[in-house]
Amino acid sequence: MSGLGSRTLDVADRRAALLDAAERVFCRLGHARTTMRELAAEAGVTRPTIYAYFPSKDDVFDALADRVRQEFLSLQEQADTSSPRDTARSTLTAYLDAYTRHFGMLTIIAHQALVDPRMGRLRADIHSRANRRHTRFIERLVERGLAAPPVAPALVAETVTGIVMRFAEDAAAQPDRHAELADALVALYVHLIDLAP
Amino acid sequence: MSGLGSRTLDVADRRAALLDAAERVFCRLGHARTTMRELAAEAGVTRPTIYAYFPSKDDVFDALADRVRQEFLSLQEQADTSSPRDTARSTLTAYLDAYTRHFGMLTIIAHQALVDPRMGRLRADIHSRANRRHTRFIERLVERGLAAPPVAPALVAETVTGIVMRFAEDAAAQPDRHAELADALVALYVHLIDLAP
Amino acid sequence: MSGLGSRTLDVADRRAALLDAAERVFCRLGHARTTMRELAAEAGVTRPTIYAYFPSKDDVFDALADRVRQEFLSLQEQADTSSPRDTARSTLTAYLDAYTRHFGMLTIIAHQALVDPRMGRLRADIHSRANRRHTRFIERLVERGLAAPPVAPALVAETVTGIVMRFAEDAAAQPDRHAELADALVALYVHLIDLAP
Amino acid sequence: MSGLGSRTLDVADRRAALLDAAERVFCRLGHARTTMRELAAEAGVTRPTIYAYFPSKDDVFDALADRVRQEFLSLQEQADTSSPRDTARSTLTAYLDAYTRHFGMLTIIAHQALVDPRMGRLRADIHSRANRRHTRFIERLVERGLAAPPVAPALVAETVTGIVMRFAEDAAAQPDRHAELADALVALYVHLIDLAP
DNA sequence: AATGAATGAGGGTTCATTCAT
DNA sequence: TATGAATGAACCCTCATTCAT
Repeated sequence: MSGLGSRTLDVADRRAALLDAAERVFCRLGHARTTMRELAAEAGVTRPTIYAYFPSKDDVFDALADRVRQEFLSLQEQADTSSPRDTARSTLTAYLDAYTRHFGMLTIIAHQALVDPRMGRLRADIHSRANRRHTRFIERLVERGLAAPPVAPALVAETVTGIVMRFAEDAAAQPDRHAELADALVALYVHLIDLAP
Repeated sequence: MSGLGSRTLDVADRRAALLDAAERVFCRLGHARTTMRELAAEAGVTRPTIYAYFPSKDDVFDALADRVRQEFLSLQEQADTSSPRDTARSTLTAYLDAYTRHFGMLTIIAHQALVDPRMGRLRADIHSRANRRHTRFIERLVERGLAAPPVAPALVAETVTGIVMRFAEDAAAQPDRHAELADALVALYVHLIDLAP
Repeated sequence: MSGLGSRTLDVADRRAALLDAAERVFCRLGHARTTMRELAAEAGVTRPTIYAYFPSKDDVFDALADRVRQEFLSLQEQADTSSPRDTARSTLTAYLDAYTRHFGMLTIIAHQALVDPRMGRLRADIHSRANRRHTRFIERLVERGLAAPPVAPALVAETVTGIVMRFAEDAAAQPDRHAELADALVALYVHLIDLAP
Repeated sequence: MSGLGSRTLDVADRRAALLDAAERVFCRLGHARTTMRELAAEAGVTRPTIYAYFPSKDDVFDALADRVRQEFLSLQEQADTSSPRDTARSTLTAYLDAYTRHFGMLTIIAHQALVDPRMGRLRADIHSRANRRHTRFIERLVERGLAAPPVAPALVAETVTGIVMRFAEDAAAQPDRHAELADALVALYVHLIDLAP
């Protein structure tokens, strides 16, 4: 009746709608407490219907995890077209957004990494990609004499990820502080790498 | 046969041994996949024996979580007796150690926080305590004109927690990098708050 | 294969069939020894199927108890349309039938009453309803000068219930004596209340 | 320390004290919910101690059931030394007392009879003994022309048992009505067998 | 004689998954 | 394609019972 919505949705759209519902449930209940029954209820379909789109519960989660991977992957693509300060701001804000939006999924992925090596690799992948992006950016600034980080750029990059994640936790819990946190993030970053004015 | 070890262990010690085994299993399998069967096997006892020490699986986990809380709580107690630099080093190293040692548990706690408000509060508690400790330390340095952080000390303190957690993840996976990471941690911190030499 | 019978049974019928099977098992094994496994086997289904119809074992028993309540409740409805003697005969026979048919359940309900106040209330309810019915009947006879019970009608009514229960025990064990016992029951009753011929 | 009481109790007394405690627990919790733990707690001993006196939980219950049997058996012994009316009164009162005092145990025995033939036999035994006693008494009265029951003495005897049990239920729940019920019991009995004045 | 500690067996319940329709 | 109904596997937990002391 209601279900995945009108009959005008094609297969891909229904799959996406199913995943949206699934992400809500997974983030509300965690990985283990999420049941196919709840997934179906949230999506407005019956349980077997889900199996028409995904072979198993784990495959639903994998698809969800893959959506997260794609999104973080896309963050890497953006070019550094403007001033160092502006690039830093837009990049950091983008990461803060992404981490905030997917805070729940990342928490679950971290937990599943304890038991599922694939999730461990996904986690490492997300981190190392962000790492590489930040590292390269800092290295280029250093080459041009515009920055002087206190330790190796790779390590600085890692700390940036750490700060972003920490702030994302706050931003996820208190959405109204998002702007403030983004500003602080940039200020800290600039200070940290000793970015020339 | 062996059980919880020799018969010389008293009740408190057996409880502790049980918790040690439990922490290993929880961190290896995650929260949901940890079964009482596995817990018992790791501790070298049979399942019902565990119930002689803990009323339920959840109580085992709660006790584990409480151990973590206690340990982080004790980090707050240490006084600042030496130079700012040495105090910073010892404090940060202590936190890095704690986060590294309990990395698995913290991951699980974060996941359980999605569904169990008590775990959410524990998580917030650990963070805010560390936060307060760092904040107070920085504020005192600022008062004495020894530091000039780029943003409010409270926000700096939060980033420190973020960095520590990020480094702890690496240190947990690669124990040999622990010293290197501790050094980098201090350097970054000193640089971040603009600590006077 | 067979399951609850043919696929033509609708949900209500299957529920009823499940309850029939459950009553057989409960009366054969008593409350505690009745297992979901046995319940399922008797009904020709697997264990989880039962949970599709009832939330728990206790709910199965409650539903069973409720069926008993309904049946005893319906006994109260019958009007006194014929002669006192015939009314007495039909009423007593109906109660003897009901008590005989549900002898096992009543035994279990009495036992559960020790621990479950709801069963205690059910038991009292069944008794007091029968009590009221008998009491009213006798009182009307007394008013019309047709009966002269040796003690208060309410107490006589209680004894009638006692006799019926006692005879029901025999009738349950020896079905061939049912008619004989019904006759004796009426004779005793008539004698007891000194019913005018 | 406290346990079964002072050290002056000999084995038989301890056994009796254990049984007293056991009867309280069985009647409070029913047969299945009674655990050895609860039995031990009520008796003020530890679980294994019970096994020094009884081989198993079932043996505890059997011993309890046997005590009940003995008590009902002793009711049969009393001679009819006084007038029919007084004999009837004392006999019925004795049965009412016994049924009232052991109401819980009789309820449990009836329940266990569903699954344990020995309990079925015990129950039948108690009933048939009482039956025989009443039957013989009535038969003797009939022989002497002092009574004229409406049906066979054996059937009247059965109804007497039924009435007693029914009244015992009330007396167990409302001890203050005991005397009233005993009086009614005698009146009904006298009326029922048409006892000559 | 009595106990603290431990165990084997079994019960209720849940859940991902699969049919027949 | 979608569903109502059913299932096998597994989990948490409890309990009567037995050692070693």
